[in-house]
Amino acid sequence: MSEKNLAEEIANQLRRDILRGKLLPGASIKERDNAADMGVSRTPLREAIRILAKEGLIELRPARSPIVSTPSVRQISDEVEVLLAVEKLSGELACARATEADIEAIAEIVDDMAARFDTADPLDMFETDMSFHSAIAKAAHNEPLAEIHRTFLARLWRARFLSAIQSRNRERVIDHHSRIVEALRARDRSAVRTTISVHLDNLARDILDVVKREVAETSQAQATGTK
Amino acid sequence: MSEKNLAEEIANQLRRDILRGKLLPGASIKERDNAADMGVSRTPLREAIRILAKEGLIELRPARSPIVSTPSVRQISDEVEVLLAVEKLSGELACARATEADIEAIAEIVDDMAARFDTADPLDMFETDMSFHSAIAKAAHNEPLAEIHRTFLARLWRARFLSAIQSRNRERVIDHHSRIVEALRARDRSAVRTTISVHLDNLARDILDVVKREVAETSQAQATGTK
DNA sequence: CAACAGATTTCGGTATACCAAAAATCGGAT
DNA sequence: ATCCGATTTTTGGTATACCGAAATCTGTTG
Repeated sequence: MSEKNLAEEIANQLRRDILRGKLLPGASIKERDNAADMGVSRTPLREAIRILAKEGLIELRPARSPIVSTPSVRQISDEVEVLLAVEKLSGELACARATEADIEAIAEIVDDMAARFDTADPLDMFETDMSFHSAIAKAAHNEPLAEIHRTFLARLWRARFLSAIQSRNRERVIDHHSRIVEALRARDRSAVRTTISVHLDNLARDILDVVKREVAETSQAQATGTK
Repeated sequence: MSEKNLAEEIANQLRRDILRGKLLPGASIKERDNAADMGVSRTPLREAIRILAKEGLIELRPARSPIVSTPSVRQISDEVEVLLAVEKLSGELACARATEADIEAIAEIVDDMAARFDTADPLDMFETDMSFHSAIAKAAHNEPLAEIHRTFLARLWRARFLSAIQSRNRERVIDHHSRIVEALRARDRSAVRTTISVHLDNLARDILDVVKREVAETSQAQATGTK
């Protein structure tokens, strides 16, 4: 990876641990302990924590250890709403600004995904899916917008992952992706907006289903445990 | 102000200095010097710098002093594009979610602005204008979205300010604001989107005009100075 | 046994000290 | 006088030390 400063490297490490589920929501990140574990001092670790806090992956609490965010259904729903809007806008902008190479790169991702349809394991498939969406954000050629996209993709990573590995709508996903690429090739703004909307509305529903179920299970487990 | 931790307080102070033009674009923020000036140590100042960097007001350079951002026209144009989309979305969401109190608060701001039309000084007027837009973002009841709105409002603060104090379109602004409130009261999504679009498209044009002019003047001044 | 108060520990906030890399400066050689 | 290189200085990055507030533990008391 080879980042320039320690803090970012630590942030990357922690981010991965959070996204991969190694650090579960609610886990506390103590400055001293984690710094000792990773063999660095508190200063850069502290900085890394702030970075992730700004990204929304960690929650800062006054006079308490920071914890891995435990987003409510409402929060996730809000975040999905933003992500959806960002991707729609990206798609529209991409119609006007994407280079041919940009679009070909996107198309290639879809082809790749389709080709590996039955062989690929869910995690591979998932990462390819993510890269498809990132590629669209990139093709809009608006850096601040792409930055927002990255942030919200990260915040929703876990939820999307949980959703992706269990919903078996892979055909539908590939079909949607193909339609989006088609619309991009035609540089048809309204078609892009529509196809992306359809795709993401489905995604939003799946994500919220999974999250709601998880919340229900958690509170049930707590109830049994308490009793 | 009374914030909880020093770093945020420092960040607020620096942010004000930047937005008010006390620290001009390109000015360097040295950790040691500024820390000494403000009577604090480097640690919290450093943290404050990172906060402002994430907000886009300061640029971090590897192995160099951070400097106050000197956004290119392109960057500003990209940011305006994002702000525009965020406000449109906020307006639409507000139609569905704003409480009556939210809408009344917005309407009050417009009335206030209209009442002080000829007396108020430009800076007051400007801040009222900003609060109008913030109120809409708030009325959408989507915290992550509001956060983005705050960030981009801050990034564009200086440019908007420069634009506001010289363009004498106050009547037009108040008219636009009134129409937006009207649409919100009717909870008419498409009307809100349209009215906000019209308003912000004008704003975007004004801002870009001012920025382009500033860039032109700067490079001209440099040319004369160099000779 | 419960409850409260004081002692102790834990932990984040802040200050300071040290280091390495990069920039600027200055002196000598051409 | 100029250009190149060594040295000094500047500056951000990192480590560590200290502090105070808050949480937790504990012993005593009603």
